[in-house]
Amino acid sequence: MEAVDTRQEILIQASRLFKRLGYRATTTREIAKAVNIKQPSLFHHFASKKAIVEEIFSLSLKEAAIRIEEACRQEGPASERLHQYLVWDLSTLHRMPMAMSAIYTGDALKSPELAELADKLKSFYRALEDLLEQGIRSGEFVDIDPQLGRLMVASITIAHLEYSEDAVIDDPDRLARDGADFVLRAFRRPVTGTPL
Amino acid sequence: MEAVDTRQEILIQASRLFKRLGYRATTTREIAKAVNIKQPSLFHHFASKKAIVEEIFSLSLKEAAIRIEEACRQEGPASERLHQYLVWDLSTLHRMPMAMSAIYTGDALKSPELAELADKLKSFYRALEDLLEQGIRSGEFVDIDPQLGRLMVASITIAHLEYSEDAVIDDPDRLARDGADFVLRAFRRPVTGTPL
DNA sequence: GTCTATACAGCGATAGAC
DNA sequence: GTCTATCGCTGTATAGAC
Repeated sequence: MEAVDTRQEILIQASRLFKRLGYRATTTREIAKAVNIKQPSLFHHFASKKAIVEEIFSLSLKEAAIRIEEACRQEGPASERLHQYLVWDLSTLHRMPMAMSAIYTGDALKSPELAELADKLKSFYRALEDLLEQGIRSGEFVDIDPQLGRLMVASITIAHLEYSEDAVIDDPDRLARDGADFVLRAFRRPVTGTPL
Repeated sequence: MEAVDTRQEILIQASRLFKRLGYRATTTREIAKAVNIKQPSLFHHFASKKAIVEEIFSLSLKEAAIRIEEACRQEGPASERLHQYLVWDLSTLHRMPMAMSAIYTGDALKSPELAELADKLKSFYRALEDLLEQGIRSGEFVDIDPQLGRLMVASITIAHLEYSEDAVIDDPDRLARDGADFVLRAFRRPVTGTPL
């Protein structure tokens, strides 16, 4: 098969390798081989290996950062806003051709040279913690450290991504709804009279 | 401060670097620097970089593999057996001096040279999926693909580990119980008459 | 836009003195 | 048990032909 768009193909193959091996451990030779070109040809499309991971990151987080901050500012129950956001986030990510979990799961964001990306993710996480705190204060959610809660949401999201990247998904919207339901069940304070 | 046991200190510092940078990306020079010795001195304590990660892995999984298989074979509700296992697992991991999340989170297990370790983890995961399936069949748990469920449990466990590795924990047992409760809420089928 | 050839920095691991 | 010195290899990136 012929790659109609070498640049796009580089992003797809690189993301899969970053997911499997980590960012620093993935070599430009391996990326080039997966794209079916020679290693120096990569540098015609991207200035550096770093530029590749920066573009993947931007694709996955740019719109998500706007949406999570909207969810923070809106009215209504925090649980519904969180659920709505998660459904959008998961169904969007399920449809992307790159292995998006590579960004959040791997070593890329911890590398000193990519500190700028890590800062952007941190402000995304701050908004998520804010939303969780709203739900805790209103009594909708169990009493949990928002920082731990944020780690939970992020890790469950990534687990869902990994699942959809490896399996064949016939209904990404249904999978997204199931994932959002799973998170909400875990966070919602049980309504029964008996505690625990 | 003097390292009373250089070998132990190598394991601790290496695990933290593996967590931050990934296995393949962490250099023996970085490990040595963190331990306050020179790089070639590492090879007096371990035959290779690979031998270091193998020992960390073994410490974290050897007993866990036995316990999860016991949990599979025991009698009683699957939800209680899963809860009991998770409390033991989390409280044990919270007390370990190494950054155990490094093993499950990073690139180490995907490296071809460490395929043997990956196989051991896979059989651990199979037991976990088995336990989840028992709970699904008995109606205790929501109807979820056991493979996805296993990914969820693993990722929530890792999120807990990451939290405890970065924060100061005064009550590891309480944190472990809260973590196990979180997982069980997510999996347990809601008992109320109204669905969702 | 892709190739061959190559520069040069950094890697894991070894040798041998102390 | 730790050191200095160094080997052989592999990494990113560049130069220049086609």
